[in-house]
Amino acid sequence: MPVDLELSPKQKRANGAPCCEPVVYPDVQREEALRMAEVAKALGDPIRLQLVDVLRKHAGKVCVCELVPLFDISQSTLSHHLGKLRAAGIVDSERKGLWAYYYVIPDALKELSAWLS
Amino acid sequence: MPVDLELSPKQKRANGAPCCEPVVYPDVQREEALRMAEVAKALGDPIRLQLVDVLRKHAGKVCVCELVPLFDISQSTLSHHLGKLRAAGIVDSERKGLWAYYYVIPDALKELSAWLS
DNA sequence: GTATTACATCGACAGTCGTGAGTGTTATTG
DNA sequence: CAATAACACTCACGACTGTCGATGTAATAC
Repeated sequence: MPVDLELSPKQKRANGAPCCEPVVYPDVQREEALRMAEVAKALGDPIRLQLVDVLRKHAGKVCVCELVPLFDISQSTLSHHLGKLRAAGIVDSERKGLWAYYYVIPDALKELSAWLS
Repeated sequence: MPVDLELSPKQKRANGAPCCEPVVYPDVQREEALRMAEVAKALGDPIRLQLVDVLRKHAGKVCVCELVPLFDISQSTLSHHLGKLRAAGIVDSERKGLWAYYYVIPDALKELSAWLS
């Protein structure tokens, strides 16, 4: 489990001395982290993750009424999840008469995906 | 923005008729979705995302006291974030005397990364 | 021994989350 | 017109979140 540790032997710092100066910094800057964390947070619910999975493979071809029976939640809760995904910029929707068709916005997951790999 | 929609013209269902049967199902199963959502949720905070970014590139070489000044949060809050990452199975730590060294568990992000790409 | 460092944990706080029942809005059917 | 479908929105609920200060614990320095 542990990873190779090549540590310079450390010593407790003197009384009142400032703590060890940071020698490394994140490559990912704050704004970038904010954007990616927002996407990750939206994917941080199993139902929303499965919703994105369905929508990615059947973009614009599934109405909300077909999504409801896939999950053991009420229609209003599903609508809430779709709203969260839209607020995160992951999906958008189109109305056709009574029905609403959602689809994953192209490249919405691109930045996070690239960072993860 | 909208995606190509090739929809068979739908009709409102008759009174009392069951709603449209779902024709598609998520490829990602429930347990898989639970695991990936847990990882995504842990990455759903900008500070934790930057923490993982640092740890991925300097595994086992940075003690917690070097991480604290990188972020504008208290030491206890940083410890809390590291605990969350560990609970999600993303990182683990090793104690060396007074210091604690965290590292990203190999392949911890693999499943989510593969699904995203 | 005592003092101090590094880090984790506890307690508390306001804020957000996922959830469902109920309601509202709009479009279609009859 | 009235009735009903599909969907979004409002309200309320308990549960969880990120945050900090304070405290606890273990190791090092003196």
